[in-house]
Amino acid sequence: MLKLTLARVCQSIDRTIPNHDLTTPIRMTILIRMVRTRSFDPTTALTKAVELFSSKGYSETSMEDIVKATGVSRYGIYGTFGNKRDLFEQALDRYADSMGKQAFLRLLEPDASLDHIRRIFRERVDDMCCEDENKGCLFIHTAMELAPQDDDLRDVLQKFMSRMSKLFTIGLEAAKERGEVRKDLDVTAAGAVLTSTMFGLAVLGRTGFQRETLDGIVENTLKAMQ
Amino acid sequence: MLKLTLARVCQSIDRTIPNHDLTTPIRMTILIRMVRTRSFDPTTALTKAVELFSSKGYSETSMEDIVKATGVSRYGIYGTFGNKRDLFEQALDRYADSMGKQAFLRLLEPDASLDHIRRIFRERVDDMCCEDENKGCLFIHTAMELAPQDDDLRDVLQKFMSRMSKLFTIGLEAAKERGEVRKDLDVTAAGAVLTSTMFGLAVLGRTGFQRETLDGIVENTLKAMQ
DNA sequence: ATTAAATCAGAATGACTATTCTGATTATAA
DNA sequence: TTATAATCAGAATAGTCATTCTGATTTAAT
Repeated sequence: MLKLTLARVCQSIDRTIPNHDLTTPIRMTILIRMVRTRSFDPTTALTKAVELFSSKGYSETSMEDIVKATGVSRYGIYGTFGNKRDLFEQALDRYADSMGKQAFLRLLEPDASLDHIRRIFRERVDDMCCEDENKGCLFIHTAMELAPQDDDLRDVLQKFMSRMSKLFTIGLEAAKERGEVRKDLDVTAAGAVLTSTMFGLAVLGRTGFQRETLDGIVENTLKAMQ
Repeated sequence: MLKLTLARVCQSIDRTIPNHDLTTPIRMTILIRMVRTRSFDPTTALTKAVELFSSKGYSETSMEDIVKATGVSRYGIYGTFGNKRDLFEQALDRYADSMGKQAFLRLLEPDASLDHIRRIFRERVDDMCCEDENKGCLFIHTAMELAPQDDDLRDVLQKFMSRMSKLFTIGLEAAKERGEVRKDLDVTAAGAVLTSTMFGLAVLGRTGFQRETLDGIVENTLKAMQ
């Protein structure tokens, strides 16, 4: 991905025509040549950024933190990901993507059952409990810190959450066909309930409630659908 | 409330014994006399602070914001409430207190019913929907921004949430006696479920979901208990 | 080997923030 | 009325942060 910055263009002009005062027009031939490949892996750097943002949120995570954690220079971070807001958006995308792939997309499989849903919650609870490290949910950080001011991010977030509801609904529909859920359950409404529960759990986890408490909430929410 | 600051003591010394270099002991008579009453109302100032913190969270709310919104000088804010962290704690106390008085304590009344619970949720949804202004939940801001680092605030928050669960449980017990809730409902577990739902709703509201969506989640959560 | 641009570490910049300080103003007990 | 300390507006201070800039280093096509 070619990247020209004004600073670099000026640097080139300075080198080519020293002391140019920009009062006369310049004709330049721009030679583009691949010279050096990137020496760090943007994928692993983004993973680190996701971890940091998830744990501390947007404003408490400094670019300095990210530079230190990734081992990539400021120059590399800004050049690859843009500014902090842009980096955050990419981190959010990655977060949603990996969560979807790891967990939610399983609900699309034809043999999806209530146990699939249970397992998704269990994994998320593992990711959210603050017993040892301080983990957190990037969605909630986004909702609390950025969504009200940043229309684009809010739309992204809404889409993710709606998709989550829909996937829960599909999973519940499958569970209903297997007879694991009562016949008259409104699966659309129940999908939304599960989505809301997911975020409620994350808030409780962040407040230091133990895994057993969160598991109990999941179990009782699911039981109410049987 | 008498308040002596080191700065003010030095100021007094300077006035009494100018150019004192503090190498010789000082004997001072301190005369305490009520001279001027506070010219602003700490209660209304704290209310403003609660609004600001609820809407923008801790780190996005600057002391400057608070000075502007309250119309009280920096001196007054710091003198009355201490530093930002202290002010926040007092705001949190106030928030919890008013929420408890306005809503949750009704569940202790002997005629508490499912409709009481429904009404509490409705009021909270009103407070959380970001349709017009950007409102928010101070509990969640605390959980996300401060709880992992600040043990005291985390304990305060845990206590509030536990109390909320307990009050829901008491309300559900009463509703059960009235036959509004199924006999085999585990009211303790259900109290925790409702607490988690409360925070889930706040996150969805912050993400811009409409009131109807949130109301639907409440309705379906309650229906599952009937 | 040469060379030009990509990359790096870290300095520089500019903006913001919490908190303290200051000199002037104000309200009230004496 | 007078004296005094509380209060005020705003300056000063010290720290942090996002972002840009810089001079040196590194890389790979020529």
